[in-house]
Amino acid sequence: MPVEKPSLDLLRSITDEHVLRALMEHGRLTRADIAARTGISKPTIYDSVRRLAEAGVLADTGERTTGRGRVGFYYSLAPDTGAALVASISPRGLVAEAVNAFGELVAREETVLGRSASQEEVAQALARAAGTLRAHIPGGLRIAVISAADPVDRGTGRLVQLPDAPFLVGDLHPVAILEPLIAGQVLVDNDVNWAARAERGSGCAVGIDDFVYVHLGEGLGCAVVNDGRVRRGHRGLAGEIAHLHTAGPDGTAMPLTEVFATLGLRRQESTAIDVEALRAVTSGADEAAARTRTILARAVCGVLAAAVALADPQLVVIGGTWGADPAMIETIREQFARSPRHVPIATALVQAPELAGARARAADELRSAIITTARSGHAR
Amino acid sequence: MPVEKPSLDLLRSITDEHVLRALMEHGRLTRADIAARTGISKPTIYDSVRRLAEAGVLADTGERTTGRGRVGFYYSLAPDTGAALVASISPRGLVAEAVNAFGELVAREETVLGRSASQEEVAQALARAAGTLRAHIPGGLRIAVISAADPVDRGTGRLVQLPDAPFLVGDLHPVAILEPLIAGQVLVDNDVNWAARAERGSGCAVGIDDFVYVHLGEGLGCAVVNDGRVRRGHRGLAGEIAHLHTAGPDGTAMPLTEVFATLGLRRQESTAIDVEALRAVTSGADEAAARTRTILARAVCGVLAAAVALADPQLVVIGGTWGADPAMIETIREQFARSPRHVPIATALVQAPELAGARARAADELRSAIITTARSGHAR
DNA sequence: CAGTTTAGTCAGGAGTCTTGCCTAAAGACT
DNA sequence: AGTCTTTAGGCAAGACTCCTGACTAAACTG
Repeated sequence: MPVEKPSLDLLRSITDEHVLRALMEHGRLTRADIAARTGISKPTIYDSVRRLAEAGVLADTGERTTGRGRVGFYYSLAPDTGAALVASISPRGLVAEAVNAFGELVAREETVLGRSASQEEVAQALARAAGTLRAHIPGGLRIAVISAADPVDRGTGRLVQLPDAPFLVGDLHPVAILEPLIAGQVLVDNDVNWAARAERGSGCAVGIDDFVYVHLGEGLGCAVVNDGRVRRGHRGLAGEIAHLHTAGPDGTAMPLTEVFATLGLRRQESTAIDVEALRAVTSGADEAAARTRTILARAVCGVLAAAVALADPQLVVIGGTWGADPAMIETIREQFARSPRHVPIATALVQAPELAGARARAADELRSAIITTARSGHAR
Repeated sequence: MPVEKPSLDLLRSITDEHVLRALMEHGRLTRADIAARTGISKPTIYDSVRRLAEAGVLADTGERTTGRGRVGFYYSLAPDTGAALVASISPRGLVAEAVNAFGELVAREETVLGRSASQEEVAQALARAAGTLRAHIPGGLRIAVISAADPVDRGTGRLVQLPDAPFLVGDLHPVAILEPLIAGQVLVDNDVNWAARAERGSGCAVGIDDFVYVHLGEGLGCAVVNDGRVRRGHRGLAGEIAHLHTAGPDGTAMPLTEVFATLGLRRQESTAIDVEALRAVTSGADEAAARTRTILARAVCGVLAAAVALADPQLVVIGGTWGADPAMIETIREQFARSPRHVPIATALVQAPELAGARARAADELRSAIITTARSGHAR
């Protein structure tokens, strides 16, 4: 049965949920405001607020209304409601943030990690950052949302290396690392997936339910958004396109990652793309650069064609250090326009999209956690 | 706000929903049974059943319990609750069925249509079948679920022809045709999508949330199931793989449908595959047949590799007149095993899967319709 | 034929939401 | 300065829903 059993308890918890959601959306409100906003009667809100305040979930902020009429008491979420940890792990380093239920940045910690940093060092940096943030936040860190620049196993949250694909961060198990520091859930996903969510939330794909986000940077990735959500697949490896067969420089089929190898654009001793080298050979107006751009654009279009056939997106978004380059995007557009089933191509807009996406989700999960706690909390 | 406003009405409608769901699942039950099954108290169920019976949604079946104890009254959905139309439209003809809220087949109508049948004839056959079934069903046809052997536009429900892809049924707009005959929703989807849902419901993919169903018959299609649901994409054209680039007979890349053209396996004056010819050249133990099987299997594997990269399925299901052939499946398995990211391949199990899938959905939608009506019905 | 079992039914009570009204207190108006 | 208006807070009564617990009716059991 998908629907809960009818009971007066259920009714009351629905009321409480409405009150909490109203406060999460608007920061501080008087009880009369909440009643007007939710459409629930004043006495009911009055009771609910009293319940939640007694349970310690809400608190009188001490502020009072000014203006005509009787003075109103402002209420808001209790200051010790805690925060969510948001972290992005990439070869550029570790960024850790604490976000509250309003989605506001409460604290931030940055750690630069060399490209040669060991897994051990990355793990320690993450644990240290989480510990530092936790100490700063009244209610502690209740949940965590992690973005990693590598494929993430959906079941375990562990970073996984796929054969021959770029592996930028290395073997890491954020769930295990954070387990002693975070009371609740630890959510891990690929940076490209977070970026896609960010573009859908406040970038170039707002309100678009079906699109594909292609990340072309040091790594190669793709997020498939279908019916408004990123679809991760069974193991969480949906969109790992490095091995997808596409058109190579001479027109024969080869895996996408091999195209870069053939062109000598992969970093030494690694399967990561050498972005500086790539930029060097593709920028400029000379014919050689244009030819290289075309070769790369054709390879990318092979991926786009497959994505269109299998996912039928309304839009293709391209991001990443070299993918979002105007000349590159333009070449991809030209090539893609020749495909019998092409769709518009947009450039990713959001700054630090992997963090933006993870932040939004963190606030969301934190809100759910607060509501769940409130529900079970005053059941006693 | 996703959650409904708290009110005593809401509570009551939840109770009614529980009662209805229990009866939909079990056909006939006494009020005491319903109470035990739902966990709701006897007096509450007693009230709810009275309400729903007065509204005409439920009825005393006239049957009584036998055995120890006081005689119980069996209740069930009212006999005039109506049915759902389920129809499958393919070059083989039209099958129309009426299904009740228990998922039982109530009536069936078959119309053979020649391959050369005009759209006009198909449309008339559909309207006639719907009319005939409607006259037989006490409560009429409340909703319709249609399976079509062509791509379906998700927004309009209209069949669409993609350039160069097989177009088996032809331009048809089932929603418009059925509009005067069906009070409620008319749901149209591709036969491959329905088949995938059927395999997930009661076939080889039970309980599997992420898989890909590849249909290899006269047409070429693919359904992508992600997080437990078929993902149709923006226009409903997700999985239209005829134009996906894959390996051709000589190893160069070409669209999947071209592979068949190259091998002379497409029907005259059409882009549909000539299944008889295909079977003729691929069956048998001789080396030529084995070679052709291998060529086709490689082409299919190109599609599978793309699907794995983009959708990360747990399983690949292969169905269709020639795809599900044991020798063919075996060859595909062998070829696919060479891919660095292969997944298990299963053979489709369900008979007439497009109908089975549509039937299940029809029963589901009919149930929802009944619950919605009951909710708004006695609000008066 | 008394005892057991079971569905149906009733009464009372607890809890939730709503309407309507009153009160308090601040600003606006005369 | 005094009265009016506006607005949040607070209270009482009433309608309604669900539940517990007990009772009744009617069948089978031994």
